[in-house]
Amino acid sequence: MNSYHHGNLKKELLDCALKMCERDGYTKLSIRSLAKESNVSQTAPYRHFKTKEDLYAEVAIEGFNKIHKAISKYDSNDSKRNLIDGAKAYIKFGLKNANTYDLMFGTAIKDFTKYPMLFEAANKTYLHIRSTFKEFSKNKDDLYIEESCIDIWAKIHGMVGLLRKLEVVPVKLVEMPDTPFKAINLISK
Amino acid sequence: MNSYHHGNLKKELLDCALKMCERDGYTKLSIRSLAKESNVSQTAPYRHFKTKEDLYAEVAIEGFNKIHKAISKYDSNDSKRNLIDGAKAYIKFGLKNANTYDLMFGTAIKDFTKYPMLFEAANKTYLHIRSTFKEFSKNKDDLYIEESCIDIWAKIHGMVGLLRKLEVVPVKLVEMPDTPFKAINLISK
DNA sequence: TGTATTATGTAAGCAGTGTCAACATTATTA
DNA sequence: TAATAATGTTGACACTGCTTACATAATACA
Repeated sequence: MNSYHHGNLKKELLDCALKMCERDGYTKLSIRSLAKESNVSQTAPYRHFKTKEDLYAEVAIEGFNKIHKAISKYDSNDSKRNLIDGAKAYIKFGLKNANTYDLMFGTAIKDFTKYPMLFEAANKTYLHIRSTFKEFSKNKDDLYIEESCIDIWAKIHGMVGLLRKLEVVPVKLVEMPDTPFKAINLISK
Repeated sequence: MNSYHHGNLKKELLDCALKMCERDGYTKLSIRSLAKESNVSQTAPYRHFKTKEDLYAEVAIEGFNKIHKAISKYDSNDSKRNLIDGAKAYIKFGLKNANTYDLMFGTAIKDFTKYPMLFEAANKTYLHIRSTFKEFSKNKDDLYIEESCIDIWAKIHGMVGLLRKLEVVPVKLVEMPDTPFKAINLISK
């Protein structure tokens, strides 16, 4: 372990980036500020992230892993409860980790398909929603399942967006009681 | 009309900004590049937009005005049709004017409430959705209407986000035939 | 074990950015 | 008509992404 070679810089940079992103928002997360906060030279991060977008992508992957973990917690025998609790956890994550969520779904990363790992992480989240819904649904037709899940995801995802941007939403929705809003009620219909 | 004083620089800058935003995305829209493309000095825009965010806000307002116009076109006697066609027009706008839509709902503008005109423009869009839905809905209870409309908006808004970011969505959904997807079908249920 | 190669760090610098202060020119108004 | 406000330009500062050239350490292999 020498002082010139760091040893595990990439992981440390990524951890630091996640922290900075949540603290200041991803727009304030610059490669230079990241380097500074990690006490390395300005160009050191470029050995591990070729471009700023690459850095964004890796942070976003972490975000998807976290959201997947958050919704996977609910795996009881009551598939309806799992769906509702999962949706609530998802929205909660989106509101709490607003900056990371922006990175995951915003335009900072222009071409999603350029990052297979990111796509995979996002898809893992979707597949979990799908399998949970399939367990719940009486209709097991694949196309029906697929379309329903896209609807569900769109609704939850859109709700996160609206809840954060606009103020048309009554406060009680933000507090998310047991039947938080029709968006989620509809899922269990 | 002199060559030093431009005459109507603000409008010209805004038009140019809209064009640039759609062409290159809002991340490429810098005050300096805007000035260059408008053939004025680098700091001239600052007489009309105090900060870059102020410029963003004005572009976003234009966006909301446009989307409002797009969905207001459908005002037949068939309120169900109006809802469906409006939703489709909304999604179409979001997909076609992706970059402006990002500005409207993304994080480029940090504090929505800082721009009353922007908030008003966004709200006008929402109010249109609400009045259209109220016409359609048998249940005229205000809270029910409000909650339903937030659900609807969330779903449509979320669908725009997913359609653009991910590829889990079957192509036929993108093409939006008459019954584009369950998201919209659910509205008219 | 010694050396060539690769991996990972630094330094210096370019072009572009948001924003400010100081100044120039024109429009407005008392 | 003269003062003032509005609107334009110039120059500068600190910051950014990224590249090129160089320094050092880890590793592969003869």
